[in-house]
Amino acid sequence: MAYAFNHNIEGAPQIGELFAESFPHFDGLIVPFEAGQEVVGEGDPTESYYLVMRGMFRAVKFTRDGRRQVFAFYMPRDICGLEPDAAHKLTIEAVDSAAMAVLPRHACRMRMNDDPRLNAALFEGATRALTLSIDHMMMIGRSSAEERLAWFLSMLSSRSAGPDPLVLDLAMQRQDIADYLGLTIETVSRTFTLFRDRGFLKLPRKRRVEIVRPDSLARLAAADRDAAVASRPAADAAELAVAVA
Amino acid sequence: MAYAFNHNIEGAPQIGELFAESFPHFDGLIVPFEAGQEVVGEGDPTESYYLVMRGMFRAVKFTRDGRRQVFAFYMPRDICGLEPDAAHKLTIEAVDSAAMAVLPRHACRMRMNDDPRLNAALFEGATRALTLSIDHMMMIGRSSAEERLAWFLSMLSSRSAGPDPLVLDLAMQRQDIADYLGLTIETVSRTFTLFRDRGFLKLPRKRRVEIVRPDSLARLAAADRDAAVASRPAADAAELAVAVA
DNA sequence: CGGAATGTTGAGACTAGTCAACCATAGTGG
DNA sequence: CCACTATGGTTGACTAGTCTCAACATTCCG
Repeated sequence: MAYAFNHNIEGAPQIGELFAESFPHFDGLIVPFEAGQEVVGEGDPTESYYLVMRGMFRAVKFTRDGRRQVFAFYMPRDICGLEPDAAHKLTIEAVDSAAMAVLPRHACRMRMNDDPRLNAALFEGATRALTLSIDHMMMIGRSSAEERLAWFLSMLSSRSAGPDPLVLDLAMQRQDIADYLGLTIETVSRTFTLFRDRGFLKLPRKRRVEIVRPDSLARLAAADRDAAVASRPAADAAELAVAVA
Repeated sequence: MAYAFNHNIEGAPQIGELFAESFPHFDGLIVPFEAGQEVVGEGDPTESYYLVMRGMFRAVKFTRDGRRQVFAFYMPRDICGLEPDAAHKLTIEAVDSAAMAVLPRHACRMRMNDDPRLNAALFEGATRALTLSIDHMMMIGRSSAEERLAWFLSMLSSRSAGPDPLVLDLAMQRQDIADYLGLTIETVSRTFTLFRDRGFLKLPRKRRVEIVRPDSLARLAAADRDAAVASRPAADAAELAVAVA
């Protein structure tokens, strides 16, 4: 289950290093952002690609009548701003105190033609974002609230940079989670409470999640996915039964 | 509103021509498929990119317990199979009688390094698929059944290759539509009936849709989208209307 | 013509949404 | 140090929209 966007291919140089090689004053391109600050807004001209250096960003889309969908959360080494049209369709905002490398598109495209590694890295960024959105869409379209939150927490855990992947400090607030999962904050809140009451996790503080039974969450998260998994050895049918119980 | 995936950039050569230039025996790479036939399955090794030449394909993902999500419909000049991992996460199947050009990945990647136009075309394919999935996800996550079907029909109308974009012959069956929109076939069917009763469209046959009031559908379809449109200058609102008309 | 596949309609159940009240926490200023 | 307020989060009661299950209708095709 490839949750991670910033995939690490053995032997391949880090994407940050690639850009640093290609852009002599790379450090000068790094811009800090405050929590809530906008990097680009919907409708802005698409002038740059962005590489997350620190903290967390979100890509959101608003609607006339106030509905909101969070399309993705970006963490260090994720690339964003890969939109083909002249204007952005997504707004990118900092979730917490964070920093981005702002890479002028035109220069990037030129460098891509010269350096196959950079080309491959950007192409991989785009296609990986696409596969991430497959799971995201599957989840939004075909899963219950419980499955969605379990999937979300499993994903965060697997991408966690902290010392213990079972202890999560959520950078985003409930509204962001709800809009990422296609739910309301009330339903997210209720589902957190449900998980706590079942002993799946502890909530010492609002933004702190301690996962107690990662296996239970993982089963719930995978219940609606990974048909291919069924062909794997052993226990899957049994697991499924438990997941629903 | 960029529904079209196979966007036409003025002056740029068609993607098919680009590939024909790069692959001497391009015609030999074209493979026909029967309705329902699988091109690649989930878990298969990712060996090629695919360019739709004729007919329609769908990208689907199944789950253990039978749930199903249609991720995309592909029409002529769309590229698919752009997945970064070694194994496909999506199954690609022909919806009707159709044909694909099967382009070996390795050769493509080599050619991409030599020909910036081919590189740009493939990169554009990936990023455009990404932006399409933005609207798709927004729709699934935040829209009612009516809005979803209206959006779907508007999209089909704008991508229609037939003589009259207001007369649609649906290649896919109700189950495909339902799984694309994250609904059940019953809800899709009921919503079709609702639109017919309201006079939005006629249904002379099950698979034939004649759009009578494209504006009404477009309003429903856009209700949950394009917050920016409201504030952008004139021309865009007009474009919006035309896009669907 | 008969049968299978596909699509429609109806009744009732259930999940998640809505609206409203309440609680917790962190600042702020007297 | 303690109200006071603003923001974010939780809980409850009720509602609405979609799903489920079942019957029926239509279309397709041998």
